[in-house]
Amino acid sequence: MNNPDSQTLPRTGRIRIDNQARIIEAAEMEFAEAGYKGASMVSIAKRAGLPRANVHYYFNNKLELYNRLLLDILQLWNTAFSQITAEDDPAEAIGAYIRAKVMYSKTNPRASRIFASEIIQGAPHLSEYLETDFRDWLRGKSRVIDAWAAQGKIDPVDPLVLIFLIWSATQHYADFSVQVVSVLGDRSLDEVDFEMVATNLTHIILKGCGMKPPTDHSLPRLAMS
Amino acid sequence: MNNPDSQTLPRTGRIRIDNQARIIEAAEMEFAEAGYKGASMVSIAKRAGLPRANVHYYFNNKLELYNRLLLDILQLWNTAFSQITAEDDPAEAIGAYIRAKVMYSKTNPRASRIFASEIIQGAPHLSEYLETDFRDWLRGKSRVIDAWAAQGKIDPVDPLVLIFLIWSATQHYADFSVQVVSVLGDRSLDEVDFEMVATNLTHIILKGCGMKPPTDHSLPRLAMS
DNA sequence: GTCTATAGTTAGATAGAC
DNA sequence: GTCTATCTAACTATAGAC
Repeated sequence: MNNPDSQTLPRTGRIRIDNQARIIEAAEMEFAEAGYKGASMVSIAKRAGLPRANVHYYFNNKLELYNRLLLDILQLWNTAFSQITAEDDPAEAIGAYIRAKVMYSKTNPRASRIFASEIIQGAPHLSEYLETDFRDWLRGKSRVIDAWAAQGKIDPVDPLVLIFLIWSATQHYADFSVQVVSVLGDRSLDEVDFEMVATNLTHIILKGCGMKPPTDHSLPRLAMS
Repeated sequence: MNNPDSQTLPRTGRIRIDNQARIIEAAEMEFAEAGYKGASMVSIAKRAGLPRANVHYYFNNKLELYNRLLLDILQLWNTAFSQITAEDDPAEAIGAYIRAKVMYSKTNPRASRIFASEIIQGAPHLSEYLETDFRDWLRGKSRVIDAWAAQGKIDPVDPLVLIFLIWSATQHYADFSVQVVSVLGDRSLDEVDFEMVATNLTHIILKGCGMKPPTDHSLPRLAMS
């Protein structure tokens, strides 16, 4: 049974990795749909197609599983967005950031919803993160925006309001997608829609902060069925 | 006991109205903090300072109580925002709307969070509303914005993106207030902060859509402690 | 209209056979 | 590593005395 030829992947851990991945995906769906308290381990096990006991075998308890998910989301968030510095051209940097955030909403809607639920419900499992890394990151970016304003490259808008504006407007298409979809006539959002959203948001936000938007007319629009 | 002088308010219903109000307020807190599934009737009763059975006496079950809350929120939403028509000046109308939405976030943060949780979790209790009244309202306002664009009063931005931008950016200060507060150094948002947010958002959004913002320099800013 | 007691259900978690 | 059986706790809801 220890013959290394008997399996392509190492025996020890292959099933483990596989099952853990299934559980994590199932948990992502469940926590996104119900929040932490509302989520049930039974339901996660069902979604993963595994007996409940197996879920407890891989993740000791509900909180551990949830924390693992939050950690994954924060790590993804940290790597997904390029660093912005005062030397960058603001229109380019902010435009790229808006586009990246919109595409994150397209690609990782459940991660966005889990994070949103956690914050809405008072962030009981993220208070440490909010008071440290998050705060530092946000204050650092605020200084960059202030520097741009001091150089006259953008209007002297409050940096926090601008950052929160970009976040909320882009995350909206993940967190509130049900609302968006319902007004479009129940067709789901596709690649073109997200491009369209990114273009329109970039126009409004860049121009609104005194920068030149990439497109000044013939903006694309969402099609309502 | 039927002497009308014995009580200022009518006997029948006074306790009822009083208790119902306490339960509704308690439920608002609980549902905002835990979402529908995560909320517990036990916890609501504790918050209201009443035995659990009394909560069931006034509201037969959890779903009924929740639906009552959603209805209240929608009614408040419908009456809280003035009607906007194509004849209005867009800068004035949109500016007033942004300000009203920001102040709604200040005054009714829990209502906003309950609504947000419901949508994030797939709006299982609001699907009918989303497909009827909500959709009609949004399509009507889209036509107003289109009319303004056709008259050259604003840039031809996608109306849905603009409306969602206003909603998400303003609701952010209710739904994600924990996040905002944490970066400000754990001081809570006051009247001045909300005014500041409204002013900055109005500047960016009006200017971003090609209108003249009320203030073009010396924008106020959030103070970080 | 109030409140105790409790029925009935479901949840989280674990023991132990396989 | 898997899975049945089971324990304990929490929750929704109701019955019935006051």
